[in-house]
Amino acid sequence: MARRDTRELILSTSLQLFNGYGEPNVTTNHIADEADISPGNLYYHFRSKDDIVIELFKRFLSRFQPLIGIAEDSLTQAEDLWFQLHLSFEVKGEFRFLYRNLSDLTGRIPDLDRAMRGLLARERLSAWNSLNGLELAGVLQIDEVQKEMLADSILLALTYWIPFSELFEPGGLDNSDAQTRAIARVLFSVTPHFREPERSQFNAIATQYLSNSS
Amino acid sequence: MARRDTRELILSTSLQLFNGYGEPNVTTNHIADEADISPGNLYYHFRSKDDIVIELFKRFLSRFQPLIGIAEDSLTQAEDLWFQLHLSFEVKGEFRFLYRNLSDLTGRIPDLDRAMRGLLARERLSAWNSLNGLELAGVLQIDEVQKEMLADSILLALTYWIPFSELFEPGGLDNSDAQTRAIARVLFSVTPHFREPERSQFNAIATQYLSNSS
DNA sequence: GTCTATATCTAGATAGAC
DNA sequence: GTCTATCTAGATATAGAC
Repeated sequence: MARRDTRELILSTSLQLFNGYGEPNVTTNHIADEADISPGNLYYHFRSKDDIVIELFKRFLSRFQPLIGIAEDSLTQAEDLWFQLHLSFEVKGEFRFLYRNLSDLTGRIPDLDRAMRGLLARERLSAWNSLNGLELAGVLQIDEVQKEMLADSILLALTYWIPFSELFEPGGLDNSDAQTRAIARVLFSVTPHFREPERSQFNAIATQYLSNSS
Repeated sequence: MARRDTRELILSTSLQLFNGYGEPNVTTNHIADEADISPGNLYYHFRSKDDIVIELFKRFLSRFQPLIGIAEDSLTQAEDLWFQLHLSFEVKGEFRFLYRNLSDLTGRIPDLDRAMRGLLARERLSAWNSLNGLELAGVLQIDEVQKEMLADSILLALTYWIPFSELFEPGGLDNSDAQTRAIARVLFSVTPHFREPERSQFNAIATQYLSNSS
């Protein structure tokens, strides 16, 4: 098999196993076994298990990064925000093992720690930009202190809703209803700060999405 | 040393190390070493490492459980809610290793999984009861769907704010300013649903707490 | 109750033949 | 590039003397 193919096979197999069983519970032998290659071969393509994790994180970054860049030109449309959140959850779901063991992975792998801190900072900025855009558009009424805190709350939700949901339902946000509800909860944390009539409009839209899904 | 003393020493040493380095990174040998006893002695007092975790969880439960019971008789006073949240964060902080590796611990230890699920369910009910009390008192204006979602959001925050804060500042909520801000963010997710004048009053109180701390 | 010594197992990782 | 065989380290846990 070509060099590149086996490498890709190892990566996709690892991702699947990590997501399914949690990264700490998946050994390099499991990966090799599942990919139908030898343990030695795996270590021909990757220096270490952490190397696989890092490469998967890079793949995640290249998919996720574009999604939080667009927020700069303020998203004032409810549908746009909804759509952006939906894409974000989708991509994070594909790499959910990263969020399930966030503390341990960053504690163990310095490179990942730096990269993840940077990502979280940019994601927070993206959330703040969205709030700011809504404020400038006159839709959002909120003081500076609360805007900062709301940005933190949103970041917390975006970071931990996947493992949180997995505590209750196995598979977590694979269930697309659960995902829709997760997004709705994020949006409903913002709409109370809207002035009328946008508040009611926005709530109505969110409620409609909700009823369509369940 | 008396049987009971050594057992307690193992528990307190374990708790300290688990909180400091994360449970997966602390071995039974580390614990024995730090407690100045032999590894064999540790296993005289505990069947397994998981047994230590379970016992620590029981201690946590006995401290935490009373805090979420009192919410039944509706807490309509801002100061009461603030105080209750403060106590909750305090106790969780003392056992923060449980929340740092929640998924892995529950995935590995069935007894803990059951107990933690039950606890989360009761904690959510407690949050819901508080919201309901505020609604019955006429302070909170919110529809049923949003009330359910808000309860979920609060539970998420109460569950993950400790590991979340540790991502940014080592020690996390040991820093009491960070803890105060975390509580403020939870409260600020509720106050937007208040009617006036309670909304302004409540926000003013929270803002005052904030400025006193930082 | 506590120790030392050790068994057992499993993980990540390497060596060298093909 | 891939395999088989193996090394090494470190973790949980046990045995048996004191």
